[in-house]
Amino acid sequence: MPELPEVETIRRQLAPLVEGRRIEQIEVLDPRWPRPLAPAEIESALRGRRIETLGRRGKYLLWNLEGDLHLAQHLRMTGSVLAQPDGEPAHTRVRMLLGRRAGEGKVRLAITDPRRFGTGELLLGTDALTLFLDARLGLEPFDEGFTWEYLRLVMRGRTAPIKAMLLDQRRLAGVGNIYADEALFMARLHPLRAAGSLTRAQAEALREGVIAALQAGIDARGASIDDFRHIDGVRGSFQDRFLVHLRAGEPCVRCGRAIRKIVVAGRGTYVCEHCQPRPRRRVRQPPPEARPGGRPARPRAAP
DNA sequence: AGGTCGGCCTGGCAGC
DNA sequence: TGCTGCCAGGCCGACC
Repeated sequence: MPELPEVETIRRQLAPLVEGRRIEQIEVLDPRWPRPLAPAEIESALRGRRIETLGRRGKYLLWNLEGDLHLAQHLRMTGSVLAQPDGEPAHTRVRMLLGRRAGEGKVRLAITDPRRFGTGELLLGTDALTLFLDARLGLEPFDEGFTWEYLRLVMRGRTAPIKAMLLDQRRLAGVGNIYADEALFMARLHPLRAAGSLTRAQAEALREGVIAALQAGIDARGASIDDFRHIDGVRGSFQDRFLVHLRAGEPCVRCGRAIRKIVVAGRGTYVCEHCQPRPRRRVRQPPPEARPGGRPARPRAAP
C-alpha cells in the first residue's frame, strides 16, 4: 500500500515527465474519486491547465497547477499512477492526456485503483491547500523539526499503543502499517507499548527507526506487496528487505527467534517479542524527566 | 476527549 | 469444482 516511500517514488518518477505539460484531456471514470465534486466538475476545472510542479506531503501526491489550483491525490490502499500504459489498464479510474513539451510527444496517464479508496481533491489557492493538509497531517518525518522531543511531545500522556500513534497522520505524516512495523523493530520497541511511556533514549531510537525505515523504503523504490507499481508498471523491491513485516514464523534477523503476528490497533502487526519485549502492564507512567514543564498530575476521580 | 470500531471497497483465498 | 464468506487496511465518522 502506498505509504510515504511509495508516494515519493511515484513523485520522483512522474515529476520530470509531467511538469510543464498541459492537461489536454481528462476523464474521471469513477464518480467516487473526485468527491465531493462530480466528474464533470473536476474535469472542466483541470482541463487546459498546465502542471507546474508535482509535490508530496505525507501520503498525498500534490499536483500544483497554473492559476494556484491544486489537486491533492491520495492513493489509499491500492492506487497507482501509470504512464504510457499499454492499452487500457485494469481498474482505470482516471485517464489523462498531457500535451507536448519541446521536442517531445504527448503523455498518457492512467490512475488505477482496484478497491476504489483513492481520491482526488481540488483546492483553490495555496492557503486552502495548506489548511487542508495541516488539518490532516503532522510533521514530515524528514523535516528537521522531527526530533525525539517532538515525538515525545505528541505522544505525551497517551495510553494508546505506540503503533497506533505512529499510524496517526495528524501526529506524524506518511507512516503506514509497513513502515511502523519496521521502525518499531529497529527501535526495539514493542508495538503495544503505551505511546506516552517512552524514555528519552527510546524516543531517540524510534525517531531514528522511523527515518531509517522510510529512507530504506525510498532507496528500494517502495514496497510492492500486491498492487503498488512504479509509473512504468515495475514493482518496488522493499518487500524483499522487510525485517519483520509479513515475516511471521521466519527467524528474526537479530536473534533468530520466530517473528510473530499479532493485532494492534486493528492492523496485522509483526514483531520479534524477544528483541521487542512486550510491556508488562497496560499503562506505564513516564519517568519524571519525560514531563517537560512539570505538567501537574491529573486528579483522580472519586470511585 | 481520548480511544476503539465499523464502513468504505474488491481481489484473493481458505474452507466446505 | 464452484460457491461462500472472510480478510486486507488508510482514513473518517460514530460511539463509548
